Amino acid sequence: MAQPQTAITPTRVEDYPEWYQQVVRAADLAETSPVRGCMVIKPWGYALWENIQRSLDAMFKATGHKNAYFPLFIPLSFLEAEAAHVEGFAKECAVVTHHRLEAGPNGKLVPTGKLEEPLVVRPTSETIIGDSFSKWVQSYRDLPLLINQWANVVRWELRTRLFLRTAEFLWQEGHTAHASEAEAREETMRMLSVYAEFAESYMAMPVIQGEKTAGERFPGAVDTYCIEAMMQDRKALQAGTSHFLGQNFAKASNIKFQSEQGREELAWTTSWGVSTRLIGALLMTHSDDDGLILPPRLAPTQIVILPVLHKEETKAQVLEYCHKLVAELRNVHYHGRPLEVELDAREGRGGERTWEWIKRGVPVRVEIGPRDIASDSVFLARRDLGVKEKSSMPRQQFVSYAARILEEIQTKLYDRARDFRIANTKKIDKKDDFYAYFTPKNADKPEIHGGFALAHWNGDPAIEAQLKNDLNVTIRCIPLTPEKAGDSGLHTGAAPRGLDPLFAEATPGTCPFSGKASPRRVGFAKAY
RNA sequence: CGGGGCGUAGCUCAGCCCGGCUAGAGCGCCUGGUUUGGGACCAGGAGGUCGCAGGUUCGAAUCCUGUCGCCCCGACCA
Repeated sequence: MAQPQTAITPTRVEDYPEWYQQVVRAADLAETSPVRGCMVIKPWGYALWENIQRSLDAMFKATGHKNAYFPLFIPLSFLEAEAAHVEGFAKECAVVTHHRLEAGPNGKLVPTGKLEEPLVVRPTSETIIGDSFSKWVQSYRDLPLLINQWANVVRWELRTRLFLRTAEFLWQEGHTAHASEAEAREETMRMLSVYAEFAESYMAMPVIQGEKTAGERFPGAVDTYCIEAMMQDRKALQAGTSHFLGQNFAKASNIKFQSEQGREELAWTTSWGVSTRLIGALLMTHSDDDGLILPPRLAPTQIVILPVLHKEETKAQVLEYCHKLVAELRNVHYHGRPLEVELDAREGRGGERTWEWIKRGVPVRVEIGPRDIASDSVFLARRDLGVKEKSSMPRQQFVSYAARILEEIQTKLYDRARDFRIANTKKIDKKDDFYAYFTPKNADKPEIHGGFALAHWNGDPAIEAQLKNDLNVTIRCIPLTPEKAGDSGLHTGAAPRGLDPLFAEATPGTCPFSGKASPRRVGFAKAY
């Protein structure tokens, strides 16, 4: 069989969306299910999600939040309570109307037992959690109330893509209630910065923190903030959101408290979430034409040991050496945890076994055969380097350097993604230039084009609508300035991070679309 | 929801226009053997209500009608 140039066909350049699907499959992350629009998350993909969960959960706890769990079903009347909220979600709700099945004709089952009030499968939980909050909060002494839940939600999507948009997905939703507007706003920004910190330090994915325009706001929110990342096709992907909900949901759910002065007041609430979409973001940030590339801090397996077991007479010796190495490595700590090491001793699979791990994105592969044992060394391959760039290293040295090598990969992935974003971000001052930037040269089969554009905008929603219509380009966010940005108070970073000064700059100018005055540049891009 | 396409082995598909032996290929899977510092080779084998229902016909994967499902492109969205 002719060996293909790359493990994944087509390549990113040839057909990006198809490449994405192939990587999901080749890395064994997930597959489609018999239920339209829903996915089966396979063990490798779910292990990745568990790592994301564990890291984020620790950050939520460190910022004072507690986990709880609320019902999957939301009474229709709850959802109706907030006008903008209903309107935003009404078109994509799964509704439960019956509670029993009976044998019908032809051996089929038919639903019976109609419910008095239909139940909506949660698309998000503001209203049902608000109902609990209204009972839990009576005094200013009960505030702030800082709750998070890990859950699944359903949004009945018509066009779906694994991880990026599915009818059911896994996520976390934080819900908090506060005594003052200032405190709720501070919480909103803090959690946005927690997301930014997680994206950059764990996912090695640089993000822009910013505020959404009115048109892109969460239904029912006063202000919506987001982190936006650039994928390798130069499109933007919203990776997390944090909402300042004002008193809208407190009003709808009747969350009231008695203040220090004895007055009855409405609470101020926030909500914030990230989902399994992060896995899609991770994939499209780092992966190459040989498959997935995982940042070491989130990789379910950080180092895989691949013994060379071809000769019967050396087999036992090789395996013993490998088991010893695994034990040694598991005593090493990386980023506060023992190394995740896997020994793949499957036989007779030739290079295919190696390629399987390449496609799954394991950061470090170690190959060990009789020759290496003779020199007490290991043969090392890094996923961030070329397939052929392998090198030998004394075993002792490898064991003591292992954590350092992983951190080097972690940093390199971040730097590479950041450099890519910088290279594909452009300040644009003329309408023609803007249109040219976002127009592919080949209209029939559009090539990867565009990127992020920083352009002035006078704040008129009609311009947003026009650009969306003409180019399918939207304002991804109004980037935060250092004064506005929150502080997670957590310092987990692998490298200096923070607001990109290019985006954070907020000097006035002229809107190229209207000719009117603009307070500052905003970030435009095509988006997922 | 509008436009287009496709349902044949676990997967990717050929066969259909022009109806005709027991429905095929590649990959994957199982067994045995040969290999082995890198996606190996040979031999044998298992596996299919041709999406479903009806019709035309001596005979349907193939033609007709209906139906269900999926994919792609638009509109909408984390």
